[in-house]
Amino acid sequence: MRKKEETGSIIEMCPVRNVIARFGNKWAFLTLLIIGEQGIVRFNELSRLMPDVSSRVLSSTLRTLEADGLIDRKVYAEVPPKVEYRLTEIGQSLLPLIRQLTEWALTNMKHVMTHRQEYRTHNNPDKNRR
Amino acid sequence: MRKKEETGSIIEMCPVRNVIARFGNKWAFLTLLIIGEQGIVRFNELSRLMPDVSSRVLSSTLRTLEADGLIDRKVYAEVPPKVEYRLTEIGQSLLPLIRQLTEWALTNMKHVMTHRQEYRTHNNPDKNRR
DNA sequence: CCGCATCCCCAAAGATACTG
DNA sequence: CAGTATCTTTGGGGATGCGG
Repeated sequence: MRKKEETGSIIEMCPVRNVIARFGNKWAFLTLLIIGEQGIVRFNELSRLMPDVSSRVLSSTLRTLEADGLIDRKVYAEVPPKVEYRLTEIGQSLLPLIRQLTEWALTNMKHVMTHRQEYRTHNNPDKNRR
Repeated sequence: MRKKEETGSIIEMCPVRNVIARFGNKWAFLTLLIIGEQGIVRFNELSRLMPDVSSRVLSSTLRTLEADGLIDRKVYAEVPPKVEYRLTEIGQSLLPLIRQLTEWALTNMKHVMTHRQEYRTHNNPDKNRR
């Protein structure tokens, strides 16, 4: 993972790509962060904490994170049903990095927003509109 | 950004969400990382370093990063055309974090992959297949 | 009532071809 | 060389429904 060597591609030998790609998942980071903050969370609790994520997407995000071994899912055979989510050890180890990212965002957010705005106005807004 | 307070939602007051969402962009991190490693890169160089990204997607990723002020795009009025990409200062400030993420990935990748595999076999593969 | 699953839509990713 | 134009595919996201 140094420079371009051998094949000319950093990527193919780089399993990192897979993990990074996993966080291409729009809500993965935020989900991990929130579970990390809360310690133990239930599904609807999470859902309330992340209002702009539909339960369907939240569910699939959680499933992916569980599959990757980053979170633990504990189901209680009760009525009404109860499912708890918490970070695994490996998930915990990722938490500091996410926190740093969050801090970076807090620090640089304004600048990014401003720059984005300028960029919009300098270039044709019609082409760069969302 | 502590626990659930006031509104019950961490997010609405959390600009972090916006930045994170920006990196929901599948290739943003890797692109930043590679540009950071290389220092100054030209488009096709990047394209060669990231073979599984189409030029269309690469182009739009670069544009987004430029709009956010994370990379600088320098165009030379030459024939053949020449465009150079490099990190801005704010982009540089993000680089250490991405490197840490990369290291984390290198360390934990195998475990994640293994866990993912087990998860697949334990649950119905037909339902969890990509 | 909780934790999803199913249906459907749309934006973003991907492949391919083609220009200034 | 550095992209854009065009078309197809994938997956995020809302609405709704359903089993436990």
